[in-house]
Amino acid sequence: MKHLRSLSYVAEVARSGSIRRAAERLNITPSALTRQIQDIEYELGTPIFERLAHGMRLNAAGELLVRHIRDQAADLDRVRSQIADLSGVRRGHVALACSQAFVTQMVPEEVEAYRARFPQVGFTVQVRDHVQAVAALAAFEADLALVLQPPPSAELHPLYSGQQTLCALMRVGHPLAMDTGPVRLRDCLVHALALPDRSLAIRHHIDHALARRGVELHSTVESGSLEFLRNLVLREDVVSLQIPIGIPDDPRLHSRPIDTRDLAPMTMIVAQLRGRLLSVAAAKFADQLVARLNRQALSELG
Amino acid sequence: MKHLRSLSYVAEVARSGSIRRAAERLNITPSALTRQIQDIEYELGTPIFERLAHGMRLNAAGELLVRHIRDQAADLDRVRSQIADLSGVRRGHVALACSQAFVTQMVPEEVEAYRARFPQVGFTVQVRDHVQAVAALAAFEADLALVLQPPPSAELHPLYSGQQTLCALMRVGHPLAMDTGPVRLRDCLVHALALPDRSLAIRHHIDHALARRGVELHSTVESGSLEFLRNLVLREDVVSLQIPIGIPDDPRLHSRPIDTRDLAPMTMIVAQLRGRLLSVAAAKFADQLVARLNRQALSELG
DNA sequence: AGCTCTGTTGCCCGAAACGCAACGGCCACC
DNA sequence: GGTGGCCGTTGCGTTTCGGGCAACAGAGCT
Repeated sequence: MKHLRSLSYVAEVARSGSIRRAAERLNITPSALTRQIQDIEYELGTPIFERLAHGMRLNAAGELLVRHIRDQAADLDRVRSQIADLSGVRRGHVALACSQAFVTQMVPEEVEAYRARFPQVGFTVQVRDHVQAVAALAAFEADLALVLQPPPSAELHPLYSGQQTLCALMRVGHPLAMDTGPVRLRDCLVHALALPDRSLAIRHHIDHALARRGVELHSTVESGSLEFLRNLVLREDVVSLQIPIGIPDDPRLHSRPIDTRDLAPMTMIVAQLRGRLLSVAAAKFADQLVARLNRQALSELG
Repeated sequence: MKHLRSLSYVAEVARSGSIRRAAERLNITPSALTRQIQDIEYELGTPIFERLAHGMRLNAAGELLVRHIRDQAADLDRVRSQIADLSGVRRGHVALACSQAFVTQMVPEEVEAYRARFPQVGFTVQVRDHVQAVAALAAFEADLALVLQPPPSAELHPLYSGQQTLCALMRVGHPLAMDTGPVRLRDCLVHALALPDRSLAIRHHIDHALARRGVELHSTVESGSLEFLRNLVLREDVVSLQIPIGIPDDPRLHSRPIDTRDLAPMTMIVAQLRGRLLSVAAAKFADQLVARLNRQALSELG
């Protein structure tokens, strides 16, 4: 909206750390930008930036102002979304930060289902680890986060919380694929392992559990890409560890849950930033997501 | 602030109910205003006003937008106030809606004390009954309300709540002024009464209590002005009923609490609008007010 | 010293906001 | 059933404001 053009300039200068870089991103000249900043500082009666040799940095007043600007912009989005909803067709945008494990099946399915109902709603899906996901929420870069093992944070407001039991993943034909029930971890460790690396929460969870009982882990292959690990599993008799919700339906793949005596289930949550009102589109998508997870948890019990 | 000029136009048209009246209040021409409204409606992709023969009225989308505009303006005030506070001197403004009983002594005292510490802070004090006070909060015309017998309202967020025992008020020399302890209501009813009229919560409280026990009330003088009643009490041997906090220190006046078996104490609260963040100035004034009331309640117990 | 990065300023232009005057519609009152 | 008053709206001229261009001043680095 037009009226917060000048305020968004402030936010961009704060982001970029310099007038010239911000001006470039905003497609205006540094001179125009400098004047806008000066006008606002004059109106407030106080500077909001420190002028350093290598750029601009927010001072305390600026921090307060920028926070207000971001809040304000997010709230306006929400209002526009509500207004659009009044006219019947839902428009809007949903920004989701999620762990890698969910982009294989769950998120695409849910986005597709949602967009089938509301084609006018756009999506931004970013893959982030659990720490980055919280940061994305706090920076208003994401409306919702869908992550494993959420870090304890007061800014996080859970909309759903559930358990995911880690599964041993192997190809059909692998010795472990003979059975379908739970498998003990020690039975996995005798095979070659293809594990997520330490950039993923799954690995931290595994390492933590093994460290407590002094078991040594020597993985044959490590990767930050779950998709790569699955593709490797299809080609060799290696065993990977992944969460069931991230394992695609593939007749060539077989998975068995790890006995919970060996590995505690991981926590999985849908969350938003505490204190923030979601747009209609984001709120309804969260509803859909939570409904699916509840339905799924129910069917797994039954 | 400049950037919400066009938005404040919308709010003013909503308030005034017509472009021409709003234009006059804003010191611009109707043509300029009409264009601004059209621009905003174009940006939103939907009208926000119904055009009636006798003016403009908000539609549903407009209601949402205007609420956002008011929220946003109030939040900006709060941020400006916080920023001003950073520089040491506190600036800002406090808008208070209070019952008539408090303008005699308490509010002027507190405003004076506050302004002695922070001369740059301005005040707006409006006298409102308990219903109007809540309305003033909801319309963002007041930051704080100080009222008796608050109506139950989900929008009201109490910052302090206490009891005020009604007092019989008479001049020194009046037969009832011989004693200082509690007085029974029936002892008052034998004298000529000068009571608040039904525009004041005190009267509703009295009527309610008397109706329950079938006592008939015949007041000699009624008035909507507590100050007038006090001046009358000074000139005649009449008895008035007022709350102690509203009775000025005057050696010619004598007051005795009504026995609580006859009249339950009235509730008195300091409140803000639920969900709203107060400016620094208003928050600190509320703190001061609450501190005084707590101190006072404590000393009355001791 | 010189080079490069920063923010800032003077001057000019184009777009956006505004004021003035006039137009067309609706309602009430005569 | 005119008719006056109030309403929102529009065409046009004027002013104001945002923006681009080029040049300048200061700080850090080589």
